[in-house]
Amino acid sequence: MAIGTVTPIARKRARRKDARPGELLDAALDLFVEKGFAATRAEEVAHRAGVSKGTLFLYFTSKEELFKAVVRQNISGQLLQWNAQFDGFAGSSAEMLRLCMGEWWTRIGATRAGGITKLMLSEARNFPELAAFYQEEVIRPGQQLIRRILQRGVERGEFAPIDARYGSYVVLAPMIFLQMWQHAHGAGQAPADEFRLEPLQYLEVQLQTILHGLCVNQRPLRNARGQT
Amino acid sequence: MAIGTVTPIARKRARRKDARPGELLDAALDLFVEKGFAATRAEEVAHRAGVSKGTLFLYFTSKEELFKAVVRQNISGQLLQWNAQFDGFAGSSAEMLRLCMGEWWTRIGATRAGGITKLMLSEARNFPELAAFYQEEVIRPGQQLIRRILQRGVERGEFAPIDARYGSYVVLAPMIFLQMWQHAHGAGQAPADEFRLEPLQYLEVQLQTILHGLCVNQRPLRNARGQT
DNA sequence: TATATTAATAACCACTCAGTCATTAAATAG
DNA sequence: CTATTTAATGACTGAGTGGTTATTAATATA
Repeated sequence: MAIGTVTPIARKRARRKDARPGELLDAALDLFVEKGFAATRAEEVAHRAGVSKGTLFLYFTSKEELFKAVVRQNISGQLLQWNAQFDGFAGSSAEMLRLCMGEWWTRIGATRAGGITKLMLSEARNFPELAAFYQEEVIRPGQQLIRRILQRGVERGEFAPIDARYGSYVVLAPMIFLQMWQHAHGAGQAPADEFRLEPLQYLEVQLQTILHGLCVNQRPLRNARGQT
Repeated sequence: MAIGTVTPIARKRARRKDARPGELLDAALDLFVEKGFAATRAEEVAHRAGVSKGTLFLYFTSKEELFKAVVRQNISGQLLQWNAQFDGFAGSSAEMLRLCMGEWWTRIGATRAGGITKLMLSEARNFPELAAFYQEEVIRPGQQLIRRILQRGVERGEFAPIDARYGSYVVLAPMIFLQMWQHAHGAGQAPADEFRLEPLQYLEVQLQTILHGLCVNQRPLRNARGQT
């Protein structure tokens, strides 16, 4: 309040039209992943991006539009890279499956964008339009890749025949569960040590079981897999 | 508004102290599963139960307490029955695992209460107290049961040794994923046929893979499972 | 019928939050 | 230096929402 208390270091009301949208999307991604769509307050997004709430609505017409922009920016390109890796793969199908899960984890699961999977499943009912978009854009290609690997394994005699419709979920379910589990526990309170997962160890155990099963005795010769 | 417009059929302000809590819990379960915890309004629960909002808070001190009561009524008891079924079980551990998954589905997964699993994973971060309650009340006993079955199988030589910490997730993950998937798609819009799951077929494929794995060739003799 | 008890209500309170708009000031042009 | 443009602001609105309480009326009792 004294005369001359100016802070020339951090200027207020800086005008940076070009940088604002990106910074707002960045802040919004963090908060949406952390708290979900409904629980994220527009003012908090703005504050984290260093602007006022009014500025947020200057660049995005509504909270829903902000959310769509976040999804578009962060999800679309990732799957393409992931998918392209397998076009010329020469190893065994078991190795292919391992690579699939490992690369998915490092490229998507472990990044900030990974939380969007949980967000979409959690709030799909409230945003059916976004849910449909996500399913087309993300889930379907991912499932397609897994189906390709399984089919390749069966054709090469490495895998036993498996139900075409439900087989892909054998791989999908553990991966999506990991995303849910990781992002279900807030950063604020650490979950009980008992429930904490080390992603790579978790994925390793899942992969080994998917490949070889729990049972010691050999696979029954009759086809016990539920083919229809 | 005319004189004498009495409706003696449905009495207003009926005093039914005994029936109210159950009816409120019933309405709350439906709405929590349908819309989530945060999005469910106390007044809507009351209205569906045929009382005013004030009456709701006459029987439950807060929305959170209402939710806890819903969980206790619909899940905790079921888990005990579920768990108790295995005390004198005499069959193979593979059959035990099948029974475990099947009974879990019919007792919990397929009931209205099944949606609570998805609700908790979705909103755990925003309601840490409820998350802790649910983890103690539901997740821990469920995981305990699965661990018991796996340990029994290993001790009897039916299952290969498996990581004690991560092994239970091999069974847990597909079951919880099924809950998420089922309840992610709103009743309003049917999901694409491609993504619809027939629960029993899904569980059958998962179980077969968990038991026997994908691979045709026999389990490697070295211990390939990630034990530490 | 008169009185006491208490289940049930509806108005009310304190508070949250998406979205608006008149005002302010940073940049730029003349 | 002055005028113009427009990026940025923050007070404000209006629609909610969890929870409270004074009042009402259904039932029991005598």
